Amino acid sequence: MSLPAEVPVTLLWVRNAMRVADNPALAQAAARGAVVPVFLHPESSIGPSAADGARGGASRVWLHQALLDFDAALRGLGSGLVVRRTDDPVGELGRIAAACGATAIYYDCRVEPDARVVESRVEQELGRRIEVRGWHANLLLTPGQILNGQGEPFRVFTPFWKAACRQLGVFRLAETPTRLRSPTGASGRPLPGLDIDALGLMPAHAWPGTLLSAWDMTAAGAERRWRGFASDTPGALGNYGEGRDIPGTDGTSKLSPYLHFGQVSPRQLWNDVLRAQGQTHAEVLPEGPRRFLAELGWREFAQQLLFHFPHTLTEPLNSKFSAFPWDSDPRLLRCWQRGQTGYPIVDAGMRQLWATGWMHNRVRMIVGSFLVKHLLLPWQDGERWFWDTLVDADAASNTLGWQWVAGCGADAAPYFRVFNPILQGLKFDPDGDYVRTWVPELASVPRAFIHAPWEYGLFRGVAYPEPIVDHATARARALAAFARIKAGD
DNA sequence: TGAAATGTTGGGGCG
DNA sequence: ACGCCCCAACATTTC
Repeated sequence: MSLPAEVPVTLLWVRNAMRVADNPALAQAAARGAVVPVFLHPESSIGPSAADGARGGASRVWLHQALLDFDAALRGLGSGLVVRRTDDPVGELGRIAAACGATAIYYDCRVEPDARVVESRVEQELGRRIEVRGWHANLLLTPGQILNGQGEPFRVFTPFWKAACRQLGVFRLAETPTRLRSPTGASGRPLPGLDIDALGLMPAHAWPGTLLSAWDMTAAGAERRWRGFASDTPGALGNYGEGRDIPGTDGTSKLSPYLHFGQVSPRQLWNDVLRAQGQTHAEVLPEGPRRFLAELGWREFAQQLLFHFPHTLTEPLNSKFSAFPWDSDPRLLRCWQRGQTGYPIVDAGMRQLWATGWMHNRVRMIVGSFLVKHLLLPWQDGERWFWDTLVDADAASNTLGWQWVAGCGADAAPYFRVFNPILQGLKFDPDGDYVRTWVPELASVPRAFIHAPWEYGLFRGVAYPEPIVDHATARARALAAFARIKAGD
């Protein structure tokens, strides 16, 4: 009488791909045999965005919900998450692999510098004994896949994206497993782990409640959101070319946090868009869908830039900016953070961010320009605030965005481009709907004055601050400061 | 994925 | 009727 043959066990190291569909590491692990999904959280996870597994406050709230949701999905398939807390992920993975008899570790890759260090240590230290494989599950492109004629990474978006689109057709997605086997036999004992609640991701005060009521942080929420965005007719996707710039309307997909946590696959979105248009390549799509896919392209661009230039997480890509004479005024920074600058479109954005963990992209550019050009505060100050308050906080995208607006990054805004918060308001929020939603004390200010309420007369009972800087003065000061280090000097 | 300053043009008011 | 001026409206250049 022979013992039943034990199936090979794969440790699924879950990092940022929290979905069942189109998850290559999960699909390959399921096809190989039994699967033990593991999530490791650092002991101290509120740190710089470089640290592996570090998160800002809003991200931690989302992570908590995403973990609960993904764990439930995995348990439904037959093998739930093993959650551990550790500052030694390499050793911990080795111990878990030994305990469950795993002969392979499959995971989803990340591009943050510290995360890559951990991944390569896993390869080096555990890869000799067991199979270690990673997939860039949350990207359309593998970093390094798109290089220019000289074999260098692109530093300008348009040629990067043209080259990428030439390579990208319809994706073959990973299989969705219908069932996960748990280890059996001697190695089948359940592994000890923590409750997700024990990770302490939810802060005790009231703020996370406002985030929770603004979002459905589950994979099903992502799917609902995507269906609403993509399939309504005429619909936000079809009108994305113009609609995406109007912050007072629901014209964007709002999928960024789901994409960051891998609750939805960018390849799935890509395929859905192509299929709905009956096309196989992005170049031939109509304006709206094409622009939407180009926004996925900016994600890719950010990820490959951080991959190739890891120091840009904290340092400007253009080293001339290392010597930039940034100001440092905690009072001004605080006015900006709290939405008390006296410029309605800026304050609306900053308050939307605080209340919902998200800010419309057009407004991100406006508030970013305001911080670095009107206030002359370092882009890293803005980067840090966004890191802590955005539910979609992503080290690569955040770095790209802030260096872009400061003019020191790849394909950056030229130094002389200074957004005028009044004109931007008039142009993209002409009726003031967005401002009135997030700055309720301006609700009674007439349309004509909504973006310059000081001209209306704040004495008429409007409790709203005077502008903390004068636009014309601040613009001239920024031009003078930036002109000194502009490219070529 | 600007804005402001400067330059040019053409229509209309008016002597 | 004509020329002059004013100034939108648009184009170009500059920051």
